[in-house]
Amino acid sequence: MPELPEVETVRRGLAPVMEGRRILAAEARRPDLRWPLPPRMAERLTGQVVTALRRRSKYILADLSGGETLIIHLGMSGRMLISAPKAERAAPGAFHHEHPAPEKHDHVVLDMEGGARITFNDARRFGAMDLAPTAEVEAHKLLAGLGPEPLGNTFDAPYLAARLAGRRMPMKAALLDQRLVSGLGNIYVCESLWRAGIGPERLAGSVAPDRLERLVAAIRAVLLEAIDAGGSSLRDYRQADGDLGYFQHSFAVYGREGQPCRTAGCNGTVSRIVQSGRSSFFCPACQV
DNA sequence: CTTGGGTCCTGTGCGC
DNA sequence: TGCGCACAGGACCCAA
Repeated sequence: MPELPEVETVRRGLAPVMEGRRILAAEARRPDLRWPLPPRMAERLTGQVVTALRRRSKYILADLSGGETLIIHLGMSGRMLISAPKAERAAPGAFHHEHPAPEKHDHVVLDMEGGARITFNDARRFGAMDLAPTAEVEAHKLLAGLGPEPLGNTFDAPYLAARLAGRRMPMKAALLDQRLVSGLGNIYVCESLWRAGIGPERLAGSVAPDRLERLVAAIRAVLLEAIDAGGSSLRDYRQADGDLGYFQHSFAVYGREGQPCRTAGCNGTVSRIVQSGRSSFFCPACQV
C-alpha cells in the first residue's frame, strides 16, 4: 500500500516519539503477519532504546541499543497508529490505561518512554516484521536484493539503460520490480510514466537514453512532491490522529480513468488497462 | 536468466 | 437489505 513517500512520511511521523526513546513494553497480539514474527520479539524489543529510525525502500528500520534492528514492512494495508495521551490526563505510572483498547487487526503494540503507544494495524496482513543484527541488516533476506534508492545518487539514466538493455518486459513491470529500483509501487509508477511520456506497455529495452533521463527526473520529482505533501492519503492509509497533516494528493492519472489527461495541450483521456494483475492508468495520446 | 501468473488476507463498493 | 464479484498501495514463489 504504502509506497516510498508514504513510508517516509510514516518514518517522519514516528521519529519524534521513537528516536532516543526506550521501548517500555511490547506486545505481539498474534504470532505472525505475512510470516512468523521473530522468536521472542516482544522480549527482544522491551527495554531497548531506539537509537535511529531509518528507511530503506519501503522498509522502516528501527535501530535498537542492543545491536539489533527491527525491520518493518507495511504491506498493502499496514498502518502505524500513534496514540499519545493528553499529558494532563496521564496519571504517573498509569499511562497504559490512557490508550484506547486494541481493535481488530491491531497486531503489534509498542509502549514508548514518553507515553506514546504505537500500534501496528494491518487488516490484510501482507506486512512483515523481523529482527536482524544492525551490522548485517542490509544483508537480510528482505533487503539484500533491493535495487538502488530512486532518490539516491546511484540511480540515474545510464544505470537504467544498462539494466533495461535487451529486456522485453513492459516498462510498468520493470519499474515495479524492486530489484531494478526500490520503493516505487503501482501509483508512483503510473504517475512517473505519465510525466515521462512513456506508455506502460513499452518494452523496457526499447526506451531511448534521453527518455530514460526524463524518466529518472520524473520519478524523482513525483516522489519528492509526494513526500512534501506528506504522503498520499487513500483508503487504508491514514494516521489515526491526523496530526501529521496528511494531504490528499491529486494524481495525474492514477484512479482517473475516463477523465481528461492533464498534459498541457493533450486532448487525451486517461485509460485503465490491467498488467500482471494490476491496474495501469495512462494517457494513450501522450504516452508512447 | 527472464517473464508471467497465482497466491497470501481482509475490506469496501458496486450492480443486481 | 443481501449477495456475489471486482478491486485494493506488495511481493514472494514457482512454472514455462
